[in-house]
Amino acid sequence: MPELPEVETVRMGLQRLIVGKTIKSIKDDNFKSFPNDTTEVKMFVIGARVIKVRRRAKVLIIDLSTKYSLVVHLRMTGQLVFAPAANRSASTPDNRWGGGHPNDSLIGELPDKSTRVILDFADETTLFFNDQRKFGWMKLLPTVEVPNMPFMQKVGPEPLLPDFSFDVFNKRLQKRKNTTIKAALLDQTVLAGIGNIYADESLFLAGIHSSSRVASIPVVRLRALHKSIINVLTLSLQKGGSTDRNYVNAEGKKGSYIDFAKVFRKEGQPCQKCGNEIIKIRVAGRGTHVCTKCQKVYN
DNA sequence: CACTTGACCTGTCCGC
DNA sequence: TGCGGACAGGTCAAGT
Repeated sequence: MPELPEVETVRMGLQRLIVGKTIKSIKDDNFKSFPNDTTEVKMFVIGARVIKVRRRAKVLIIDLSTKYSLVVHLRMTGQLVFAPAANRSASTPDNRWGGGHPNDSLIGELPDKSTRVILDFADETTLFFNDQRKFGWMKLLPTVEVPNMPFMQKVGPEPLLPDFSFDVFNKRLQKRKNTTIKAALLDQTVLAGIGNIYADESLFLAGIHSSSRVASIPVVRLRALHKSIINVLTLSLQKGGSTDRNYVNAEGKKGSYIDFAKVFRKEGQPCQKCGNEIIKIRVAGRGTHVCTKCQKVYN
């Protein structure tokens, strides 16, 4: 599921691949994936040039020369995949998305049945917005309105920016003091960008059981958690994110962080630190992976 | 207000 | 082999 490192990886790819290109046409599936009015879309998207690709939390913002922005949330199964002109109808799957190891890619011929929106550029390249489960969305908004979206108004700080200090983190955490630490980390108003994978991984590294009540966790452990969040997200970003099921970057390629995960999807396997069996439980309504020996419950 | 649960979807996997 | 049901999880609405 695209979380901060995955969305940031997509952003970097798109920034490199589509900035400066002019949009020739747009096709959408007339579904909730792209609820905008057709006239508005034609007026502010067709003929527009891509100025910049930004990210806030798990949301991508594609700024256009018309002072409108395409705002995209991939939710669970969304993908933004760029297709070079020459490769669009190529027949060799291994190099269609830029070569590399065949297992690097999960993408076949596009568009496919998960394709929701197609952006055709003037140079014959294409950007596909795919979303198997239709939870994701793309919206067209005036660029100045983006910060006024309800989500943007309440979302918490970016954990990889230098101003994400322990004090900032802890102050927001303590507003959720009576819930589990896992629920608090998944709450986007506490901090931006953590989802199920990085919640489990950072709690393991900090030695805190996911079920622990926020208010009962010693400050020294919370400091460790603050550090482990930054470390985990930074490492994952270096590895191009995690491909658990169907995440791919802007070039259709998988990320490799999952190979470095300590607990996520490791149930039944021995903990790399202590050898104890990693178990899967349910916390905050989510599948949760813990080593009960390395992660202490504070209640 | 704090907190929890269910809904939104579809592909995959498991048991029968 | 086919089929029903559980499961996967980001966010929001509705519930306690």
